Amino acid sequence: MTEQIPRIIIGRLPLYLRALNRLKKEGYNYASSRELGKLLDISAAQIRKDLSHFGELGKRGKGYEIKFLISNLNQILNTDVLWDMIVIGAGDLGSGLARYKGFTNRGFKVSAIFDIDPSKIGKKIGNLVVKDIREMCDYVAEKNIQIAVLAIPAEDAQQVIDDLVEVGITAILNYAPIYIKTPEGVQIEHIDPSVHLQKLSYFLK
Amino acid sequence: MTEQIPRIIIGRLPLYLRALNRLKKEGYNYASSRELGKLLDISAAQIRKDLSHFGELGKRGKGYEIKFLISNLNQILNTDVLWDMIVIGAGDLGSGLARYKGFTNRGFKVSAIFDIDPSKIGKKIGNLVVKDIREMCDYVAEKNIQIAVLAIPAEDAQQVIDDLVEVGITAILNYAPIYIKTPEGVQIEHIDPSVHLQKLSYFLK
DNA sequence: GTAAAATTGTAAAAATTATCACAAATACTC
DNA sequence: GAGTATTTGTGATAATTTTTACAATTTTAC
Repeated sequence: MTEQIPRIIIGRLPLYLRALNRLKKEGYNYASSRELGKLLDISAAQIRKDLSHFGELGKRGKGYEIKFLISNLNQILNTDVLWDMIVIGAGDLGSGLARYKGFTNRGFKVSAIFDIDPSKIGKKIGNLVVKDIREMCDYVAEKNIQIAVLAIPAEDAQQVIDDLVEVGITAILNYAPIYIKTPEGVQIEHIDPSVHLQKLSYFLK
Repeated sequence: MTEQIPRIIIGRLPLYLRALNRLKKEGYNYASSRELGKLLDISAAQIRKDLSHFGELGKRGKGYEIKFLISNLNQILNTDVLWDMIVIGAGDLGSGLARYKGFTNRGFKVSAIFDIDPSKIGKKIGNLVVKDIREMCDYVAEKNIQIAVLAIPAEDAQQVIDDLVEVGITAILNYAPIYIKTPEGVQIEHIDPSVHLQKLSYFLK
């Protein structure tokens, strides 16, 4: 695996994984690229080609053994361990993320949530207590946290990111509706529902 | 505009719009493709090429007049009007979306929220009251709603979508962690935070 | 008013991504 | 156990997307 895998391929692996886990739950043991493709609206050839970057994971004439492929994809994506994350911002979105049950079986766990607002600090959310954002940097450094989820207003995002990167954060999921600069080696993904809606509204009327 | 614009270009337009609105708010009147590109980490040439699909929107030697370009992008994306949307699911995520302040200045408005859980129906969220999901189809048909946001468990998603499409929904923002089939002409966008996190965790360690 | 600087719009080239098509291997049928 | 059907893995090909490079145009400086 010395070759550099294109990001666009990495981006599809979680979708494969999600579909495979569903099939496993439904009791299947094998899945062919054609079946997977149908489930995901992705061509069978593309799935095969994507997976081929990581070795010969399938079985000719039969397909892919689901458990085996899940295990491989989890190793590739580093989700065979549970990553501690912090959430910044305890508004509706941050609170929702902190309570969200869907992370743990995908490899992630919200380990702390921070806010700047004194009226929110100390409040209980699920089984977490909102911490003062001034404790954030120490927490990250001490606990060696690598992933941060940003659920704060756009205007505060860049400063918080700069602080987080300085104390060791290397992966950021950003819900603030703004593009944020990160140094090389720090990965960032953006989620902005309005952006998705605008992609949709283009096709309306 | 008879040519078919690639979806990947449409997907960047909301980002341009977001950046332009920010610049406008900061008091700027003109933006060059180079400046915009720096703000978005997109090459200046790509921005120019993307925009050129919709006419000659810039001014040589000067750049793009921000107000003019914003107005054009809003027309292209159909966000020069306010679209009524419905949210399905009044859990943490659905509630958060219903209360979210960031939609209206992007062209969208949550007009109703539905749930199947009797303990949630009737509850007040922001200035909305959670409606019974059995009223959903009538509501969509009556009010001519075109956009639905899905914030329900994966296992219920396909059925709800099928129902919604039948009564006229043509655009779906799906938060359920599952791929959903929609008939031709019905657009769908997916948001699954775990998928984004897994893209990030690939680069960790 | 002229020259230099800036910036767009866009053909052409390069790079990237997706599909095709088929040999190789395995599974299934009778 | 032979013959047919399936399915992978992958070179070759096709399609799409991005970048390059520059003429055309406008702005700015003096």
